[in-house]
Amino acid sequence: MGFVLNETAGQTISEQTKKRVLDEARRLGYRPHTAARALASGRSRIVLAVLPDWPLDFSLRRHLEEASLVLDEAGYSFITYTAHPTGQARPLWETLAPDVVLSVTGRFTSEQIASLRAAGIPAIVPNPDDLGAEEYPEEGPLLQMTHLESLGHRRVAFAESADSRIADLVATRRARAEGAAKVLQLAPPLTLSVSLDPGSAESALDEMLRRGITAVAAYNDDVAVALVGAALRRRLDVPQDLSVVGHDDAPVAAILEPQLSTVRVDTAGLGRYIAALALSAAEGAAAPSMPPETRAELVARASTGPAPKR
Amino acid sequence: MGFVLNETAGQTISEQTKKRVLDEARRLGYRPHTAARALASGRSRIVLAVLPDWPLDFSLRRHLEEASLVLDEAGYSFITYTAHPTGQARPLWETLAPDVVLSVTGRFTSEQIASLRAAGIPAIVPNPDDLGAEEYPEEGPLLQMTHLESLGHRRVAFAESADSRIADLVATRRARAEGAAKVLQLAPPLTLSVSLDPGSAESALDEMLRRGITAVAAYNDDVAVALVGAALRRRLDVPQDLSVVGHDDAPVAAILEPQLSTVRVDTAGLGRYIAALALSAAEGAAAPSMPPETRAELVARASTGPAPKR
DNA sequence: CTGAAAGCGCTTACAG
DNA sequence: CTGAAAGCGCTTACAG
Repeated sequence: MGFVLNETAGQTISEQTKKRVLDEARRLGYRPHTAARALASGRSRIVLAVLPDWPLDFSLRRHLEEASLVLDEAGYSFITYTAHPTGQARPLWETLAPDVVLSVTGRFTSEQIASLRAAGIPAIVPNPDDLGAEEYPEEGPLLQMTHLESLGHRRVAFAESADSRIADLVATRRARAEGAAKVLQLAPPLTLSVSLDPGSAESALDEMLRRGITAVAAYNDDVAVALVGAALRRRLDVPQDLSVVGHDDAPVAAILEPQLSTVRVDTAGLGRYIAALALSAAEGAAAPSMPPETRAELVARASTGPAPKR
Repeated sequence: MGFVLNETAGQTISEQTKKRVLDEARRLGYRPHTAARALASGRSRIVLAVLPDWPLDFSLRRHLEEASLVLDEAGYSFITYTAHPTGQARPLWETLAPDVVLSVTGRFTSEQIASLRAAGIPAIVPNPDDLGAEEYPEEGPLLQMTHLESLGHRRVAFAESADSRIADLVATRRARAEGAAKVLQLAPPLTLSVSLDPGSAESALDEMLRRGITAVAAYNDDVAVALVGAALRRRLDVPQDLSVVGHDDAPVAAILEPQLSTVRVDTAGLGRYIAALALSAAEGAAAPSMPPETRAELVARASTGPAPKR
């Protein structure tokens, strides 16, 4: 019965018996009992995706949900989980015993890794024992800088988010922006921090103007919106007085006045890649490498323009 | 051993034995096996919260995560799940066998209820058998309309989102807006639909101007931002020529120029309420009623002002 | 108060 | 090819 219902490979069962089992199962409305299966087989067939504790780009969320279709097809449940650093709660991997735990950001803290190991999780992605694991390239800042440079800007700034939850990612993008400036032979970008408090964007703006900055690359669209808002409150013209380029292509970017130039990330590709990573780990196969199409792309709109003549 | 480790009530066990069990468990690094427990007890100790297929207010998400702390304390795993209507995937409740499935929006489709019943879910919240279940009051539109009326506006519009995923909620808010207009003795609000395409907001704007509308209540902040952007592109002054009030108090609302008047929802209170609902259902207790503090509140900023004199 | 044991619903060798 | 059975790690009556 088990062999028929699970279509177990390498079994010899007559067509007739097979049909009899299937018919009876249907007649009785048979539904497998997940817990019993997990107990007997030692595998929960659960993949747990750990999301970061900050507002994940909504389109990535949607594409992760699409990814869950792929895993469902393969018989796995794809569960997402937000790790809250303040949380006293036991992480979900302790109680669910997933076969795979995967970090969507591509990194775990050392505390998380210790906890995952203590819980006996069979597969951790990225594998902490494999230091050469591929990281997301974060090409956005290079695209931003190249765009600004091509418009003639020479003195540019990089506006960070002050949100401490994303300090890691902010630092990565800032480093990429600095690297890009060097390659493009621009002055090292002035780094400024912007919080959601409007006064914060205004003081960042004032600092930029004092330093003769003509264009700014923002960590994300929220920061970019804050800077555009501050500039408008100062009666400046965007992009004539200051060019602003965001990152993420959030819905607000196409809506704002002026419409925001930004970087669009291929979240569909990323979602598929994450599904492939999860599946390979679940089956114990080697991790696929990131497809080249998973690329960021610059979307030029109205918030960036030529550098002012001097 | 089981009685000691589970602190089972109504058992008589000597302190000495208790200590011996606890010490040994610690020494061996004992960890309960979730699947075995679920199989033997018939309860999975999982609460599954079903989220809507649209961008949930981030602050509500955070508060739901806080809610999971409460449930964790009580020994439950709180798992969130986004139901995608297009999904071919089996819903998570079929494979996880949760003790409780709870809809964060307060409603299930009839297909979902059928599926939940077929899967034998012991507790469904809101209970489909109890038609009197309390609904979220959705007072935002009343607050918006009252605010606009108090500023002297008499001809107002309600701007919907064109996103079909939220058609239900949009319809509810529109009905509330119409009800509020009647109470306030305003003309029935002109209803307009706005999509994320900027041209859409512009034609909605033109229609409003043709009809002599002086103020608009938006379904949410995204729609409000689109309308403000369109107005600025038309060289109109907000709020002098048109007052715009949003809904949700999204981060962008405080950042935009002009800063957006909007409705703030007590997501922390909602999160706590949902946790209480889940817990009461898990324990088979009666559902608590919604606390009166779970109120929406109007945040008046710069995008609304007095109606133009005529 | 304590220990021995049946049973939850599966998976999977094993005997025929 | 098919059937009978051990065992996964718990919970929970039951006997002592």
